[in-house]
Amino acid sequence: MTETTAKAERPPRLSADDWAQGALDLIAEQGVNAVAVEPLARRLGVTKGSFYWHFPSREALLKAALERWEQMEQELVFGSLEAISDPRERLRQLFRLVAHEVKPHIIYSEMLKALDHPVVQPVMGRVSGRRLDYLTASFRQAGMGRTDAQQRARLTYAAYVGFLQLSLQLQQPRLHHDEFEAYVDHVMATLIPA
Amino acid sequence: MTETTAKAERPPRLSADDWAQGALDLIAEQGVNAVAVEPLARRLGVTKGSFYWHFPSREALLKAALERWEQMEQELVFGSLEAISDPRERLRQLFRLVAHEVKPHIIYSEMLKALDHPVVQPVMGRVSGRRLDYLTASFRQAGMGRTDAQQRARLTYAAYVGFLQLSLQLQQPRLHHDEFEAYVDHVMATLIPA
DNA sequence: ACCTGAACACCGTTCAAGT
DNA sequence: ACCTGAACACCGTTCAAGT
Repeated sequence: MTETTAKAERPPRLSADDWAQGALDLIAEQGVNAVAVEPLARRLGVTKGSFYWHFPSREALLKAALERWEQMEQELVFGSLEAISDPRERLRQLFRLVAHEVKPHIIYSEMLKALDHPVVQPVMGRVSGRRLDYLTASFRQAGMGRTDAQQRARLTYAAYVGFLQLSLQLQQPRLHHDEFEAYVDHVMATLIPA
Repeated sequence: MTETTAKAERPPRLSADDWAQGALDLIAEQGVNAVAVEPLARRLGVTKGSFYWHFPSREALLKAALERWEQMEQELVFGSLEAISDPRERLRQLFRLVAHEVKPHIIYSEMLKALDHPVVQPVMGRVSGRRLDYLTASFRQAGMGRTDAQQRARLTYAAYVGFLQLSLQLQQPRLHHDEFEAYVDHVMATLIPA
């Protein structure tokens, strides 16, 4: 009677995806280095030995988790900005979106803090490369020459990454709301071509 | 006969400074996370047990090593730029110096990659805070208003940190010499007031 | 004053055995 | 197909004992 064809009261058996999502949750909460097999197993209610049925190593788990994130983040960029046709307006909208959405930056910030890890680096390289290309194309469409657009894209993306880094470094004197808005305006005025 | 008052043929006994310098060397060579008590002890030719006579923990060793670096790096900034009186010329010189000196960025880059570590964060906060203040003062002296100077300093330092980050992330398509020079020119033209 | 050597805890990894 | 439990290696930490 405990066994029906309907999948109802199975014991909590886990899939590789469950482990990957658990790792991603841990990254968002406590950073990349908090992803450890034994604590994660405890959290999921199994013993650490069972982990090795799903993944060959901790590195492989991290890789799966980060690639899961990479896919999600790529879908986000697709949907949100393609609607705006005017290139300079699209850039302004991009700056505002980046400035005011918090959640998408959490995992990215955690990865910034853990760039030491060999699994993190290539994922970041791919994501940042794509974003740089998108920025370069946008500056071109806004009327800049090829070289100028490339350099401006690099400077702009460096400003973005650097701002996140500074926020991580100087946790005390974080900008207050009005100062932050003024800073975003300053950045837009300085970096978006007239 | 083996014991003279002259300090000649002692066995290689170590001081706390020796351990701190060894840790700093390891950071420059292999990153913050490579600082481990047992490997460092092997490298220094002693057993790991002896480490705990000098430091209470691995964290304390890291702290000592990073504060050693912080002091050195502060002396560097002092000496190199105070001679130039024209503020805009001093800014240009600062950009060029930062762009062309390699060594001082090595430890800084390793710390960027390990910002996850609680010992790294406050050191980075102090160093970056000082540099931000210096930049703000320079932009003020170059004629900008208080708020503008602060924001421009933040943007400029973010561009610096972000450029280092990008170099760490995209290790493949590093800029070639001429491209890099052109990029530095672009950054100076965009960020230094006319 | 500085070091050794043995001990313990914690986590990554392996694997035979269970369901 | 997924999990347990015991084992081993590696590193952080402690400490009694050596010089």
